[in-house]
Amino acid sequence: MLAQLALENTTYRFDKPFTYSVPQALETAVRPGVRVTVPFGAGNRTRVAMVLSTSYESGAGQKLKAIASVLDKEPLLDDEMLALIPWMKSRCFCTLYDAVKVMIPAGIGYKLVNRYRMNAAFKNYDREAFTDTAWQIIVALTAAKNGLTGAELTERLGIEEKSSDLLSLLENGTVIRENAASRNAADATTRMVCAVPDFSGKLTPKQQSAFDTLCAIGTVTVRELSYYTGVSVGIIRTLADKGAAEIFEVERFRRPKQEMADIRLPQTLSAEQMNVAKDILRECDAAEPMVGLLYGVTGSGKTAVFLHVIRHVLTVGKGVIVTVPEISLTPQTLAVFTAAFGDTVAVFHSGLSVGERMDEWKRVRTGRAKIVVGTRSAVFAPVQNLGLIVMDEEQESTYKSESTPRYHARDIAKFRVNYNRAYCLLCSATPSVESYYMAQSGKYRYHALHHRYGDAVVPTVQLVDMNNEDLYRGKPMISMALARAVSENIRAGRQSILLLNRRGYHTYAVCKDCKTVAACPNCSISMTYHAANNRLMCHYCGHSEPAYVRCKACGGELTFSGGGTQKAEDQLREAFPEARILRVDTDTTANKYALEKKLNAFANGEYDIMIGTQMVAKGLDFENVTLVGVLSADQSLYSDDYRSNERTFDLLTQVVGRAGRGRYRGMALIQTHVPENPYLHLAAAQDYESFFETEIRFRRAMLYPPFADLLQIGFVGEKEDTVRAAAEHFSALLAETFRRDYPNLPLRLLRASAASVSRMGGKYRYKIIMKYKNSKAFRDAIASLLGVFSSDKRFLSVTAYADPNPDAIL
DNA sequence: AGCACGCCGACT
DNA sequence: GTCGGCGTGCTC
Repeated sequence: MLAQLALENTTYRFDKPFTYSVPQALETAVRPGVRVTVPFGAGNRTRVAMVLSTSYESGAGQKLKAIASVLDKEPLLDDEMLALIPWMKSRCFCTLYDAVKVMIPAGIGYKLVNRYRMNAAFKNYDREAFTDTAWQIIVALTAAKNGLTGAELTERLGIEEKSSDLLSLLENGTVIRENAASRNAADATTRMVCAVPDFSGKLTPKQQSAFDTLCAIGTVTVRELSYYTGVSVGIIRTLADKGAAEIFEVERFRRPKQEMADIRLPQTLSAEQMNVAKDILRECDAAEPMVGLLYGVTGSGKTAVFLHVIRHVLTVGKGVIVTVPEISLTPQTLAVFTAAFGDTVAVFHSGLSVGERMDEWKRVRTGRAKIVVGTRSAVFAPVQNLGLIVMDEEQESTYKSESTPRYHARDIAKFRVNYNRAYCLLCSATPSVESYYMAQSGKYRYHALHHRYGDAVVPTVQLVDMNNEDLYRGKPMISMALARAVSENIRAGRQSILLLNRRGYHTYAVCKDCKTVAACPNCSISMTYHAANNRLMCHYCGHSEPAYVRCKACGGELTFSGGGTQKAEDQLREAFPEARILRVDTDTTANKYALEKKLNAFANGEYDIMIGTQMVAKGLDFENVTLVGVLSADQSLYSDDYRSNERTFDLLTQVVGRAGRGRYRGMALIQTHVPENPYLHLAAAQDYESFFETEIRFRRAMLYPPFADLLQIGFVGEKEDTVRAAAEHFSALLAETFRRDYPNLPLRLLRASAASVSRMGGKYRYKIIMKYKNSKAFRDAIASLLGVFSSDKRFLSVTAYADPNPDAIL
């Protein structure tokens, strides 16, 4: 019997299924989906691997090694997930095991630990024959009857596993190294720790390893991280002191049951909702896999519709996955589902401890839970007999993973829906241009809710021209109009939400007279001004030109704008000293519980104004909010990304939709320096269809998605020259390879250029962007080029990765 | 990424 | 004549 395996810790270059023979004694235990340990490489070091498939050929003729042990009693992955593994490798340019990792809960992981013990045959206790350190090791290991792990050696004697003394003892057979898989314990305490991802200071190797693990798992309890990484709690505290991590106290996550009381489920469906729900149900019942797009204006009650659909799918005995963007996975959201479906709901999110995650995963795998609610990675939930995947706010960028494996949850959902002949329902008030295009061209089923639920009316929206408007008491970021509206609202006892835009680092050039923004002649993307070299640069194609001061269209004077969001907040506080102001953003709310508390306080009327970044724009539902103000729409509009129009429209539509969800009519004010911009008017009018028509023309003309696929090749390294050289070399390699070997593949190669945040955490980043048509031939070509590149000795210090349809072009 | 194989310099 | 430097290539 033979087994094909995905090995852990391979690099992309030599990753592929490896074939091992299965010893007779393990033949019943080795099944697809279980993990095993195998000897690998010249040194036969033990590695964990996932069994992808088994076969009954004699391995004669091949020099195969044998599987050493089996780690799981039951398969962790079923045929569907096993089929998804190579699919992801080919599309996401990751290793097979990278795909495995994202499918199984972190806590179920084994890690391999080295254990050292004395050779039983060792007799030569001659102090003189050894160095001091070697002698220390001998003494310690002789005393410990079960030997010591590498971490224990380091802890007790300060001896690193790589120390030459230890290595020579191993070499001459005095000390024996064993390699065993040890299960990660999952016992929870209440002190949680999470990483500060963009931390860039110096860390010791131990701190670094703890930090890396932390970045990979998200949030864990302090004790678990300590166990997981073999690092003491003290080191984790140091990590927090250095600002690389945050430790916070958390009431243990309660299953949402307890909060059911104050949840009002959407009551009866309106006629419109009912019709849409019925149509979707009919499609769900078809035996064909399908994707549906549910478009519904803000406040139209999409949730009520998909709850209805879910209920139906459950009654026919099928399982359901509901994904929500990170920002809207609040206990409130969860409570809605628990209230509706009780114990059959399992929750997947980063606030769970490793143990809880594993428990929830098992509940799903065994079929005890039939619905999964969670963020991006919940699309991998081992739901049995999957019938429906609902993606709420499908346009959200959090559905795209920006670290390996770089998958988009929507693509995974489509794979699963095809495999299971199930239904995928994408929901949004502002669908992604790609999805809406698919719906228009008949590839997705289209469903629309045009009316707000109940009596609620779409708010009135007013654009405030910051060029002409009087400013409030000399505060350059607050117009008279906004100040007046806020004060009146406070006086009327109502609440306001103000949106600050955070992307301050991006500076663009805009003409004072005609309001034209300096854009790239090749890409029609606004260029970023770099003070360092006084040039305007396009981060798509690398085009760059000296910064000019006169507008190319009308000769007017250019101003350079952007930034200043901190100032905006200060001005607000000065402008409304009497108001009770709540600030909500990712910095001030490190964890979901703090956020929840704040939102509850706001809902209870303890504040007049809530100010915040994107977070305040999405998904919140407060009856008493009747005014929404956007301090400046401009940064988002002119961010250097082909999706900036879409993002702006989405953001503004969503935030405007926060106003007037209760009995009172809502109102929104959007401040801008470019009131002529068509996208602002479309957002103000909440006119998605017209927005789409405008945007799709731009996408078609410029060959952006959905008319082409984008692939980014990123390069990261310590030395800027080398990184740039690597990017340029790869770029040349690409051009040459495609000209020679694939002359028929459509491809537009844009020049290598520095990333817009070219220096992050002391590393330099460059990237190449390609517009192409996705195909197996193309992906294979890229994969082989990545292989060629990574074996180039000149660029050993540079890591290259491919990112399909990157969210932001950073 | 490891690890061995292999082919050149400075040591007993 | 041997120990050991790290360049090159493979990993079932």
